[in-house]
Amino acid sequence: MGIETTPPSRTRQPKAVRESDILAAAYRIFSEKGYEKAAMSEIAKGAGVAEGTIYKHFSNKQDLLARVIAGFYKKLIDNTENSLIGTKGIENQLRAVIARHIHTFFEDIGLCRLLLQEVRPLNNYPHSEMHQLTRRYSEILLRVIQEGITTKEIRDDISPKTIRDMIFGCLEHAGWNVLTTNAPPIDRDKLTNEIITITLNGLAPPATEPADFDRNLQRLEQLVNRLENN
Amino acid sequence: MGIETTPPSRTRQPKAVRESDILAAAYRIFSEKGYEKAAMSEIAKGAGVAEGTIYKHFSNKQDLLARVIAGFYKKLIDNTENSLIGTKGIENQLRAVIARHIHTFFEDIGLCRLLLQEVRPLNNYPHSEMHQLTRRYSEILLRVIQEGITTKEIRDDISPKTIRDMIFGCLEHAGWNVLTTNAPPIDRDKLTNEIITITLNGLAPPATEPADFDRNLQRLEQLVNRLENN
Amino acid sequence: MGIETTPPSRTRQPKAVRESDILAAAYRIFSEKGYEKAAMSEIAKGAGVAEGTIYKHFSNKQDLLARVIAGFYKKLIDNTENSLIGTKGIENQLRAVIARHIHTFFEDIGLCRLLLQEVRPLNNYPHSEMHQLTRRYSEILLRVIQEGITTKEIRDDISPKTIRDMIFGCLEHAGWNVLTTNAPPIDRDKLTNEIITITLNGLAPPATEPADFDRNLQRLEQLVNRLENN
Amino acid sequence: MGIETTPPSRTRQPKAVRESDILAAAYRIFSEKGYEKAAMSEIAKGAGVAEGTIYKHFSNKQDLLARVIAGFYKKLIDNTENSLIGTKGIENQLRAVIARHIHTFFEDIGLCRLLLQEVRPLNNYPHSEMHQLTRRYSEILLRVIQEGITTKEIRDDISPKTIRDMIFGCLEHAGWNVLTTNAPPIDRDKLTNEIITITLNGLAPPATEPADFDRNLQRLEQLVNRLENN
DNA sequence: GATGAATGAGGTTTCATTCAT
DNA sequence: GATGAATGAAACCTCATTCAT
Repeated sequence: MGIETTPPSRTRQPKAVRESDILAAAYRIFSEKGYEKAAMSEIAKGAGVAEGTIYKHFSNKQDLLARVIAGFYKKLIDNTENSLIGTKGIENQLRAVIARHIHTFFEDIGLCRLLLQEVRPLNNYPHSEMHQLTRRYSEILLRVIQEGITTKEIRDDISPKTIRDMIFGCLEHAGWNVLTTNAPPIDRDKLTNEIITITLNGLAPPATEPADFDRNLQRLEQLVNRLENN
Repeated sequence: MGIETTPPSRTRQPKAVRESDILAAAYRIFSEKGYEKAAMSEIAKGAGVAEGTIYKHFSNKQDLLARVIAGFYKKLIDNTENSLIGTKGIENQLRAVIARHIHTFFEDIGLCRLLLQEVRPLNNYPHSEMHQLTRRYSEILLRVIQEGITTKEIRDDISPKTIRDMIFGCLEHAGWNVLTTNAPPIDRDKLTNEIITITLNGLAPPATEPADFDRNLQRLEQLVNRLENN
Repeated sequence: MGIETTPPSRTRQPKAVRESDILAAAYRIFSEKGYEKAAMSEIAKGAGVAEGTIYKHFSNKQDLLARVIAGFYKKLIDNTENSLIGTKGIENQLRAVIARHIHTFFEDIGLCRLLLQEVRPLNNYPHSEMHQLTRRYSEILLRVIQEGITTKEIRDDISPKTIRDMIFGCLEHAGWNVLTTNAPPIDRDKLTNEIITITLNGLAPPATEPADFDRNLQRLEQLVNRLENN
Repeated sequence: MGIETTPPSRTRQPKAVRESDILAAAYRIFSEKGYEKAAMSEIAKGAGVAEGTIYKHFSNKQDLLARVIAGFYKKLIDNTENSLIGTKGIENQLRAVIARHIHTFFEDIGLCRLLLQEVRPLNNYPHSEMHQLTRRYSEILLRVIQEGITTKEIRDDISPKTIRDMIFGCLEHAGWNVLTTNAPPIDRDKLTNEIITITLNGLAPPATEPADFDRNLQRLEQLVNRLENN
């Protein structure tokens, strides 16, 4: 264990390389252990770097955490926005956002835990960037919802924020269950469909199938017309 | 100099009293500071007890945390189950569970944070009791949902767990927003109503305009009347 | 080296004993190395105590230093004030203060260095006690001087503070020379006498040559004798 | 992105220029922070030079300190010796030395603190040059004093070193008071005069005016002569 | 049973110095 | 000659846990 791929000492790397080595190691250790239990010494070892070196690139442990998470968020935001390009219709758009979120969550479970555990409590701190990123991500879904309201695909008597909380909250919760129980891995497509169904149609059983109802109604209308024309 | 007139009390309390003093102090300190930053010494002082005494009652810090949370969960479960006694109909039952959850969350914000931060990550550990309690709480809502399916108040093509995740997840997410941003305090009734509306009816605007249906129905009635008059 | 007089571990000592052990070790290490270069770990080892134990008694390194120095000052003040009890006349009083100062300085050279190096620069800090002690010591000499002015033993056209600075300053400077050069050890009595002579009489050579005066007086006597014999 | 148009200057300066840049920065940082808390990196930045470059010119941190202080001493010695050129009479010479000392002290308070704090304790180290400079400065005053003894302006029964210690010591002490308390700034002329008065005339109130005594004595002599001539 | 003094490993961070570039 | 990235030892301090009293 602890294979040193590069000669261990005193190689001068370009700044970007070193930094991403450290970020990668920090990402891994933070994900595994959480913020408090992650030791800078371990991160250093993981990055194949002396402890002091970390402090040449990041001003302290919190800064390192912030940078790790910022990187994660940027990727998530980019991916989600890309998924939405050219996607039309509320259902397709929701599907895009949800699918991307699920994908990321299970790709980066550890980091998501970190986000929930450490970053939010940190929010008193110079969170300018952190907070902005959280908001930017959250606003992607809000925008989709608001557009849906404008196009009348979504009713307008529900606060968009509640809708957003419901979707993201469900995903988070479902994610946690997988994280913490040894439940069977999620069927991502099924989850996505169910969320969309609930969100758009609700749980009340389609009393009479609207389709049938409409067809019957049409037949009735035709009947009425024929009778009237008599 | 510095004569201590009484050797520092050493009152021997019944075991239960001591333990609940400690639990109360631990609950408070954990809530305020989080697990890692809460010091056993501070908890001891808060309980009016020597540091060593804690270890007579709890095997270590994690055990103390587990017991604190177990107490919280028990209260939550009891309260929720009581709220459901005599409550009929899916909507009323959902309302009861949601209202109780919101109430507890904002009563015990600190502890909820603890739950999200510390307990879930702990889950590798001897969580037998912890996990059982989580499940027991979660199953209350599951039972309500399943009963709704049985009574056909809820459609049967959606996994009850997704429904549960959606409701709890939404509440958690909304709660976090309050915790971490300085958003305005939640309007609890509004939130409850919106969740129930989305959950039961969905976001899609009611498919057929009742106005049309009514008009057609009126025409139908007039037609039948005319035929009968013939 | 490093004789452990008491069994090294886990003996429970009365609070005062432990504290004075630590103070003694701190006194020694601080004296030898100065504040910055003294390591808490070394002090701990010197006191036969774990590092953490120090922090049960002293809140941090600066506090420990302050307590060491306060102890030193208290002893110095007590001794000096005792030396003055029953001492009459400006010369005797100066001699008492100076002798006591010299004695202390050479008994506690290391600590005096500490005083000069570390405490004074620290003076921004919660120096309430430290500063009060410095002032209290300094005021002993000031009081002697002012009394001398009242009794007209000392001229009143010189600021008492300058006189004080001159005496203490000289002692400090002389002390430093011994500390830092390998000059021969000071003849304490000679130094005391010289300071008193300069202070009281100044350096200007006695204006009239006593020899001349005496000769003239003898001639006067002989003359008178001769006249009388006439 | 982030193209650096010019590789970071790397101007090759004549050796003397580089060195004096570094010395100037070191002088400033050392004065402000003291030896231990001054960081080589900060000095490097202050000098507009890479950290490594300092080590091309100075073998290590202590050497750099020594060179800074040597520069200061040289200036002080030169200035003081210049002040003495053409100055006649013990009082004027003392005044020159004292005034120059006071001036320097308050011009370079930070560095004087450094001297007292760091250099003297360093004395185990290769102090050859440092020590010689201290001695050379100190000997200026010693020479003035010895000349005063030769010209009988100063009594010969007091060790010149004690006199020197008294003068420099007083100045140091007075300086410290200003540094460490928030005493009002010193009236330099008054201080100078008081030191000279004490030093030359002492504190004993001028009992009988020697002038009167001498006049009386002369009258006596004239009387005796007249009698003898009879 | 209760105490709290004592432990000591481990945490983050700093910084003089080196050496590949 | 100059650079500055990299080092790694060492600093102060915290705190869960133990155990003599």
